[in-house]
Amino acid sequence: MPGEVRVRFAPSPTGLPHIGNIRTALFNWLFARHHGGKFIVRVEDTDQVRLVPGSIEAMLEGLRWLNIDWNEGPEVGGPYGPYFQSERLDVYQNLADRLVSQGNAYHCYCVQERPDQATRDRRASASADCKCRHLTQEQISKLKAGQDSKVIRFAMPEEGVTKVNDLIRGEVEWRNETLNDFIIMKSDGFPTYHLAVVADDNLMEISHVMRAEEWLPSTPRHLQIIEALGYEPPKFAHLPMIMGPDRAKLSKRHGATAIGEYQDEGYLPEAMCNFMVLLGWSLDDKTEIMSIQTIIDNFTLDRVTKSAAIFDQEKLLWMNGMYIREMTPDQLAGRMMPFLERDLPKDLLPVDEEYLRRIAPLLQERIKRLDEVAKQIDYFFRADEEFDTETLVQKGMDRDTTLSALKAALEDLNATDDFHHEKLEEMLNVTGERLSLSRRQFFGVLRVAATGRAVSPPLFEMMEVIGKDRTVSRFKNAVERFSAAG
RNA sequence: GGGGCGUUCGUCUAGCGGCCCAGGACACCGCCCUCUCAAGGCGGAGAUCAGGGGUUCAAAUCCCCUACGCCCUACCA
Repeated sequence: MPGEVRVRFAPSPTGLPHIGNIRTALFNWLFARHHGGKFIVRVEDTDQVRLVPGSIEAMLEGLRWLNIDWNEGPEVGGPYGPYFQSERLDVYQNLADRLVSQGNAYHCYCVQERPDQATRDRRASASADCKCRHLTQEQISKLKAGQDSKVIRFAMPEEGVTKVNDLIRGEVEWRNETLNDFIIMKSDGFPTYHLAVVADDNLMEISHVMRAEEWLPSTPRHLQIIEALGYEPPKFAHLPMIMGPDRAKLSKRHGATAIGEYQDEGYLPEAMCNFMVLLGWSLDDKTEIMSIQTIIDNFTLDRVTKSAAIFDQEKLLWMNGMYIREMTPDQLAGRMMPFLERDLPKDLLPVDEEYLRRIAPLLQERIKRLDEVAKQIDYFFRADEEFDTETLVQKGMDRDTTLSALKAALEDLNATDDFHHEKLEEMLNVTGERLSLSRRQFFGVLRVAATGRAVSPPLFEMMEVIGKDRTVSRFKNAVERFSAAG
């Protein structure tokens, strides 16, 4: 189907998937969905040395969590497979041989160390390193006999320019003389990225190559291979990079960077997508919270930024809070459950779903991450028997007034069976006034008695949820312990 | 050293020649609401649009130069 949009996300299994990788995947996916095209995942496992077991699983898990689905790739297969480059070695070998026979590539017999920065700085010209390009037939035969390890280099044109019309950056061009003869086949029989990416993008009929900006400098190499092979070049779009707060490329030392950490910390996938898309793309001059459908509908490359963005964890947190508040209490309860099962003391499990649904609204506007729930929710399940009873005494009160306040409240609570929060408030308000205590003082005492804490959700709504039995027994306990302590 | 990309409030961004002595959002500060904490509402502070030259009646927006940042310059992707 000519003209069909086919984009790919091509991760290398060299570590845990981080925000940068995933953001690239997101943009590709959004682009595909916007155009009704295909989103393909292809695993670029051509570096056997850096391969980290489990990274692909983590990557796919991250995509699944964010609801980024792929039309072709690992697990789902597809007509252009295999989607692992390590299973396509013959393809690259044939192409490399073809390039050699065409004169676009040559065997190199040099033994070279990886040049460090100082070496690179001293280097006079890009292709001064290797002389094998101009070897005679005779020299080649001799070297071949004496050596089994060799690589294949691409023979870059020594003059002319290579241009690309990047969909985000516009016309960019390089003088070919500034580009060196890079390696396309390694001595272990695996291709380098440059050959493999060009081969597969062509074979898989990729229409748009959308990748991070760090790839822009190698685009002329890819274009040269494409030309040598007689391929039709895809469109290119180089996405802005994501940096840490210190403006350096995002890495582990910036704290949480792996997508899985965000899942574990209780970020919502919807919030995560919304936030990540705003790193380099915007809808207009004001809209920030958007449904994924709205994003898909409006996702065009002309709204992608050119400059790198710094990952701002504070804003992500804010956005996550917004998403939490937008949920219905039932949805929230459902989302909280796995975190409670993970973090709550085992003797509090299993959590009653119905009870949790009644608790959820009280926590909803007080948390920004799902993993905060376990720390805040314990007093809904059991009384804190250890709290310091001195915290019962509010500002401007003494032990006597505190004790009588407690006793009066206990009496009230004992006497009623109507635990609707409006009724409780009405009743205790009267009692507080009778005792000449401000609401702040009186309710402050009651809060500590009910929860053992100075901070909690609204008092009466909480009592309603906790219920009469638990509330009354906590007040009894508070009275006893406070009296004893005195 | 060479090559490339980028540069609007601390941060994410809007802006594609006049609507901008620059708009929104996060964070920050203040006020309001209020039983605590939040949430919410209102308001404030914060950007000589990196700097300098042009072009134009008019420039954050177009052109040139400089500075700075970042990326590439690996048998890593």
